[in-house]
Amino acid sequence: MSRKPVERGDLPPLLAEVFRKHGYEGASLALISEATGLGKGSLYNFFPGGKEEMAAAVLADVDAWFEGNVFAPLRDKADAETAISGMLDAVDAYFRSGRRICLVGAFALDDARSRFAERIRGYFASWVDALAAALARAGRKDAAALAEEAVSLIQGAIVLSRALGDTGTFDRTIRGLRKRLTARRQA
Amino acid sequence: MSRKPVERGDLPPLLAEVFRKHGYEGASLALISEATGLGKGSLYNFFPGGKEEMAAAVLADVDAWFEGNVFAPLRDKADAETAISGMLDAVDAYFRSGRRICLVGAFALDDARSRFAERIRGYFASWVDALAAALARAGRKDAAALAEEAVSLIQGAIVLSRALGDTGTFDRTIRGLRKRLTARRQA
DNA sequence: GTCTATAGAGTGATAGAC
DNA sequence: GTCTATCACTCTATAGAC
Repeated sequence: MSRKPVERGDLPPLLAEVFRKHGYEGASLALISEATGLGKGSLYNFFPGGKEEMAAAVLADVDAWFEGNVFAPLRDKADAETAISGMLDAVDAYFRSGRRICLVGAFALDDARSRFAERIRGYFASWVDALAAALARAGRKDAAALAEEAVSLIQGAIVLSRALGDTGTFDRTIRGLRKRLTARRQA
Repeated sequence: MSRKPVERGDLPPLLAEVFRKHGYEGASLALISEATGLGKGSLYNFFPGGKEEMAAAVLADVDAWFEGNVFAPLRDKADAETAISGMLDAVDAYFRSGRRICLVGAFALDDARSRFAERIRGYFASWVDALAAALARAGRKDAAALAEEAVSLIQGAIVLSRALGDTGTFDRTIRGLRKRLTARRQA
C-alpha cells in the first residue's frame, strides 16, 4: 500500500501556506497534518525537530527561491535596469498583488522572530544588498538608501493592501517603484 | 485587602505589550494574567468576551491614541506643514525607532485579521485619508498617492528595522519622509 | 441584601512531542 | 495513537462597598 512517494522536499510549499495563513503559533500540527495529508508520525519522521524545524525548512525554502529568482539576478545580470525590472515582476507574481503575505516579514513582527532571527536578518540583508548593487551598477548615487526604501515599501505595501483589502495599493506601489528605480537620470 | 484600584481602562496598554510581544495566538491568558497581575476571574469580569474582547479593547485604545494624536491634527491643523511634521514626531516616538511594532499592522498579517478586519481597515484608512488631506492643504497634487506611500513606508520600515535589528533603517525612513512630505515645492 | 471585584480550582478540548 | 502540558474558559467562594 501507500505508494504515494511524498518527499521531505515537497513539503515546504504546503507548510508555507499554513504558516502564512495562521502564523507560527496558530499553525497547529492538526492543521499541518490536514494540509499535507500526513500523519503526525510522518511529519516527525521528516522533521524530528517538530514545528520549529518545519518552519525553519519553510524559511530556507523561501530564502532559496528569492536567492535564485531575485537576489542573484540583481547581483549578476549585466543589464542592471532589466534586473531591477525583473525583480519587480518576480515580486509582483510572488506576492500576488499583496494577497499573499511575506512569511519572512510576518515572522519578523511575530515572536517567531526570536527563533529565526538570523535567517530573517539574512533574507532582508541579501535583498537590500543585491538591489543596492544593481542600483549602483545603474549609476545611482543613493543606491543603498534607495534599496532600503524600496524593500521597506514593498513590505509596507503588503501590510497596507491586506489591511485595506485592496490590491490596488500593492499594484500602485510596484508601478511607482518601477518608475523610480529604473529612471534613466537621477540625483 | 486589595486596595489597588485597577480599572478596565488601565489595562489596554498592559495587554497591548503582551499582544505585541507574542501575537494574538501566542498571548495566553497565563501571560496576560502575569503581565496585568490579575487573576482570570478579574480578567473575565472586565472582559466577559475573553481574549477576543481584550484584543478588541487594545485595538480600540490604539486607534483612539492615533485619532487624537495623529489623525485629527492632520485633518484639522491650519498649518499643514507643521501637522505633517508633528505626525512624524508622534510616529517616531510611538514606534521607538522601530523597536516597538505596530500592533494593527501585525494583526493585518496575522490570522487575527479575520476577527478584527474592520477595525484594522478603519485605522489605516483614517491614517491615509488624514495624511492625504494635510498634503492636499499643503498644495500637493499627488496627495492621495503620496499619503498611501508614506504609510506603507512607515509600516515597512518597522518590519525591516526589526528584521535587520537596526533602528537606523526606521530613523532614515522618518528623516526621508520629513524631507519629501514637507518639501516646499513639488510636482 | 446586591453589586463588583477578587483569586484560583476545575472543566473539556487540544496543543506539540514522541 | 498516546502521552502530558497547557489552552481558553467556567465556576465557586469570598471579600468589601453600598
